[in-house]
Parts: sequence; structure tokens; C-alpha cells
Amino acid sequence: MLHTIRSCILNVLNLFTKGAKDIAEDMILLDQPKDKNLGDLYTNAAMMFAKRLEISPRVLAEAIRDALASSENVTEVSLAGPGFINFKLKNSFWQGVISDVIEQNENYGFSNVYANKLINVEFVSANPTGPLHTGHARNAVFGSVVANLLERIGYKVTREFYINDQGNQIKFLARSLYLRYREALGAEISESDFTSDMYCGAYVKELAKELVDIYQDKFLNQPESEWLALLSQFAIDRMMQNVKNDLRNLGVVMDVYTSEAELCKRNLVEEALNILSECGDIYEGVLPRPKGIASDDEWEERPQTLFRSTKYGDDVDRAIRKSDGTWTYFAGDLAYHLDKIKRGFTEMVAILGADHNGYVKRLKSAVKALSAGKANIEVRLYQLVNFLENGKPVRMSKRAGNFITLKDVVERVGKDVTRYMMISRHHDVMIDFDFVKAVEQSMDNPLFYIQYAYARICSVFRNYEAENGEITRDDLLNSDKSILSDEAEISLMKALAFWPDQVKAAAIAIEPHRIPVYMQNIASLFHSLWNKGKINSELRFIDKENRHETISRLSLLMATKKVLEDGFRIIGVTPMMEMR
RNA sequence: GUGCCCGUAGCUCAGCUGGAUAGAGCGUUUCCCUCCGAAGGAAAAGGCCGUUGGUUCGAAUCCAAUCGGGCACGCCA
Repeated sequence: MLHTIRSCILNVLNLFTKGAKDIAEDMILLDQPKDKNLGDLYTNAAMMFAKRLEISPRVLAEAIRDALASSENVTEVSLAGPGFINFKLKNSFWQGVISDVIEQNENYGFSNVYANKLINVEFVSANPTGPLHTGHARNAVFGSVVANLLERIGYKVTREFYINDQGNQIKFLARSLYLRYREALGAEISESDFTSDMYCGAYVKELAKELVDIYQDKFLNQPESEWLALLSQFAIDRMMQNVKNDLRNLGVVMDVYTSEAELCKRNLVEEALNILSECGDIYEGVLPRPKGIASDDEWEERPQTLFRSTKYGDDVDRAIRKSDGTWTYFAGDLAYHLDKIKRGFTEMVAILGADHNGYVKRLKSAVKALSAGKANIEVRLYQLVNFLENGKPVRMSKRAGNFITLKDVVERVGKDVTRYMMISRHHDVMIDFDFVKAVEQSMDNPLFYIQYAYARICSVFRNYEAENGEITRDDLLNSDKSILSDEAEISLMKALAFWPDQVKAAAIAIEPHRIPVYMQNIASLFHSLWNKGKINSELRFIDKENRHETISRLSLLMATKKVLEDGFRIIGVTPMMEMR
């Protein structure tokens, strides 16, 4: 719908000799003025592009005004301020949105700006050393919605989980498991046997029981070399099953799980280093003492193998080999991102918690260096979530193993509430997640407000169809929209017309929270219209005396329903047809 | 000491590539169910957008300083 207006404006821009060839339709701002008296829409295009076209904003504004004025949809155009163009449109223009939505059905809200480009979205990537906990919930939801959004603008998305299935942490997991294994077989174990690197959560005991069931006392009194590899693999397998299950219950399904150990076996670390060496980005050197470390006592200078990440914008160069000769975590990540590049990804997104903010620059550097500048990774950090129990913070200690798991959250408040709470705020702000308030059915919990709007729409269709039989798509498309001219009806249509814009903007900005915010706006306009029908019976959706007008109104409801469904699909929440 | 993020109504938060008189919900006050679902709606009140400078036709938005809060900072993962 809005495309018609934008292309009209773009045609004007193209008339000027300096050329508008680098101006895309998307760049033209169209919005509803805050003051409704100014018109239905405004654009600042004249001010935006005047400089680029080397022409005065006033002249450009006049040209756009004239073009709009001659458009069949426009009834009135006026210039204001330094170059705003305000205009009014025929009701028929807005009414056209209804057919648009119904015709395009599930495709309404899709665009193909990035048609068929590959993109990799890596998220969660939790260490397989324990169950997913609350901290992973936001990551999982955020990542999955970002992936959905990117698909909306045409990307071919790969949802990916990176498994850190080797290294010290896995060794300690296996040792912890072994302790519990001995305990299950009757050995005396005290909590002090668990060093600070080990895992003493209850889930390790569960694993130990399984281990006993399968192997009995086979590993009892055996040296570590006899059981370490097997127990490691056993623990990883079970933990990943667990992770996948928890994710599925949260509505998250990955396309690819990539194992760090596998990458190592394929010698990708060495390959990555070769590439970097050829660019002259690998050297033996000594890092300067960071300012944060006050005295030389705590700082020991030592030569290390370093990656010259500063060449690509990092603050300091980064170590890739430990003093014992093994790779650092970052070396593994070099291999991993080389793997992504080799699989053909030039665009990548990674979702990380805010506590990883120090990692962003080196990751971006790595991708630039390994791809000779051809690939890029966008990292999105999300702030942590505070879990509250009726206003009081829930204490968690990972060490003691008494953290709340993601599974606990989903079981307690449900998938939909969890997802909504995690996605409805900007990723840069902290969330207070109160278990009590989350399920309260009030406006402290806006999900219910949106669900309620949807349920009301479904209810109207149920009522109508109970009396008149099923209503068809053709009935709705062929209905006369011209009777839908009340301000509240037009406002709702306008909001629906902006839906594709909103989705595209949210996707490009990688800001999923805009979707629930906009859904709330649509729900609000709908509720308002509903209540207007209580006062003015002509606005009631069902008029038993007048079937034609009823179908016209139902067509607006259907369009609203479709858009809400699209929103629910993006955020992965199941719409509720009734809420009694 | 350095880097990243946040600071908008009493509270929780929106505010899109800089746009016109900064919005919503909760809470407070007043109205609206003979009639499609009142878990809703209409209205009132509530603001130096942390502070100070700068950029320009125009700043909550960009830049610089500053204050307050969160996070991070050589071989952990």
C-alpha cells in the first residue's frame, strides 16, 4: 500500500539531474503526523534528499507536492515548516489495505530486500556442562525471533548452536561425574572433594545413576585415563539431549549444532592460523600490562603467540596459545568462524550476553581477517534478566548448583509467557522477570492484552459463523469496504498498512521487541473500535439485519487477525482463540 | 585506569535512518455493560527526556564532557 506513495515520491526524485539512483524506496520516510489535523501522512523527503540532489528543499517539496496532488489517492497536500509535506488520502486507499492483507495472507509482512542471501544466526551456544538456566532463556528467545525476522526480509537463515565440547571444563565435568559415580556405588564423598572448577549440581548425580545402570562398577578404582574420555562423551551427549529438549519446549529449534571437537579434528585451527599468518597477523610477542592491574607484582610478562586483532579494530592483540602449548578458547573460535565462512556465510549474527561485551571486537576482527574482509559478523548483546519472586530477587549460585533452570521457568509460567517477557523489551535494557507478575492477568502483563484482542476477533467470527455458516475468503474480498469510514476503523487500517514497514525495520535493526510493541498498538486500536460499537451500534461488527455490511466489517477484522497472527508467528507465541 | 550498555511521568517501559505540541500501561480521579467477551473503552492529572556544552532549518535521538547505575578488561570458557 505505502509502496504506491513511496514510488510516486521516488519518481519525483528521479527527475532531478543529479540523480537519485542511490536512493531506494525504503529510504523515504512515511509516517503519521502526531497531530491528526495535519493529515494522514507526512514525509520529510524534501529535506532528506535536497542536499544530495543539490536543490533547495523548498523547490523539491513543491515538486513532490505537485506529484502527490495529481495522484488518484491523494485528496489534499500542504507544505509546512522547513519542508514537511503533509497529505490526506482517500478512505478507499486505506480500505485497500484490507484486501491486500487478505490476498497476501501469510506473505503479508514479508519483503525480499535481501532475497535468498545466506545468513547465520548463532545463539544460545551454552556450555554442555549443565542444564540451560534462566540466563539462557533470553538468549534463546532473542535469537530465535531474530532468525524469524531475518527470514521476513528474504534471508535464508541458518540457526546455529556452537558446542564447546572440549577443554578443561569438560574434564572437570567428567571428574565431577566420576565422584558422583563412586558415591552412587557407596563410596564416601564429601563436598570438599569438589574443587571450585567442578560441578556439584543435582543433575550430575542423575547422570551418575545412569552411568551405574549401564556400566555397574566397571570404572571403580580405575585410573583417570581409563574413564575420562568415555565419561566426558557420556556427559556431553546427555547434556546436549537435555539442552535440545529444553529448547524445544521453549519453541526453539536449531538447524545446525557445530562441535568444537569436530572442528579441531579437521585441523581447522591450524588452517585458520595459516590464513592469518599469510596476512602477517600472527606473531610471537608480549602483551602490555593492562591499566587495570595496578602493580607489576600481579603481572608477569611472557611471550605468546598473538593475533594482530588491533589491525582490524580491536583494542589489544589477542593470545591464541596458552603457555602449556594448548589453544586458547579464542583459537577455537577462529576455527569455528573459519568454518562458517567456508560454508558460504558472508553475513553472520551472534547473540551474546552483556557479560561478553569484551569479546565483540576480537570476534569481528577474526571474521574480517579470516575472510579477507569479505564477511561480517554482527554481535548483539542482551542485558541480563533479574528473576524475582513477588518483588524479591531470587538468589542463585551456580557453584552450589541451586540456580533456576530454563526448564523450571517454562514449566512454571509457560512457553508463551516466557517468550513474551524475554522479547518485549529492548535487548539493551535489563529485565525484571517476576514469577508472580508474569502470570498475572493484568496490564502488567501486556501479552494478555494482545491475546484478548485476538480472542475477541475469533469470538466474533464464531458468533457469525454459528448463525450463517462459514465465511469464505471471497466473501471477504468481494465485500464493500467503502462503508468502513469511521475514524476508529480508518486508524486500524492505517496501522495494518504500516505492518510490513515495521517488520522490515525491526529485522534490519535486529530489534525484535518492536514487534510486540506494534502488536500492542494494533490491539489497542482494535479494543477501541470494539468499545465504540457499544456506544454507536452502527459500528458493531455483527448486524443481523444487514449481512453485507457485516461481511464488510468482518473483512477488517480478518485483516487485523492475519496481522496479529503474523506477529505471533514472529515472536513464537501461540495465539489464543478463546480465553474464558 | 580503559571499553560497552542504560538514565524519558510516582512505577515499568516505547519513541524507527535526527522531524512538527515526547507516547503507552500500571497506580490516582471521573465516566461507559438491556446489545458481538468490561481480562475492555473514553477522559483528567502527571515531564527542564540525568546535567552542561556543541553540531543544524530542527536533538530524547548525533558529538564532547560530566554525574549516577550495570557489565567487562593478559593463558577461564
